[in-house]
Amino acid sequence: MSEQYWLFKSEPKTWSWDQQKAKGEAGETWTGVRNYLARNHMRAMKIGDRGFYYHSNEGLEIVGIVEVCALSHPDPTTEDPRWDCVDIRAVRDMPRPVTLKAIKANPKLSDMSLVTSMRLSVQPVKPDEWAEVCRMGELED
DNA sequence: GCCAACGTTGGC
DNA sequence: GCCAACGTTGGC
Repeated sequence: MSEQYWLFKSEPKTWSWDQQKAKGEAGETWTGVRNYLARNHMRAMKIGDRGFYYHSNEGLEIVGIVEVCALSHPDPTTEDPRWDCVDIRAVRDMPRPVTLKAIKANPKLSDMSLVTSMRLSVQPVKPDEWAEVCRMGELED
């Protein structure tokens, strides 16, 4: 399996995990990304790809798992044709949120984008990183 | 609230 | 096409 994993960042003040969960199965369009690398990651996503949901600025922890439920399409919040977005829906809570601090303290995760490319809002996650973070979050997969 | 990092913009 | 200026992000 060459399943790809991702990480989505959001400031809870702007769009929190609770708001995301409230959207249920319908999910939410992940608008507002204005960064080419992040956009390219979204273009590479497939339906059913899973990702971590990370709270930046406040919380600073991975709080849940999401799943891609619509392929990349033009971002409705801008006229600029360069920007695309996907839709994601909440799948489940992280039983025990994994903090940035814990991630930084784990040598196995020292290459994670969250550590090396802190400001990138949509990031790829390697399968072994995914497994490790799930383990830390006490998430049985 | 500060400030460092870094991506984007725009003048040349 | 370069690069300086600027704006934004995000940890602390």
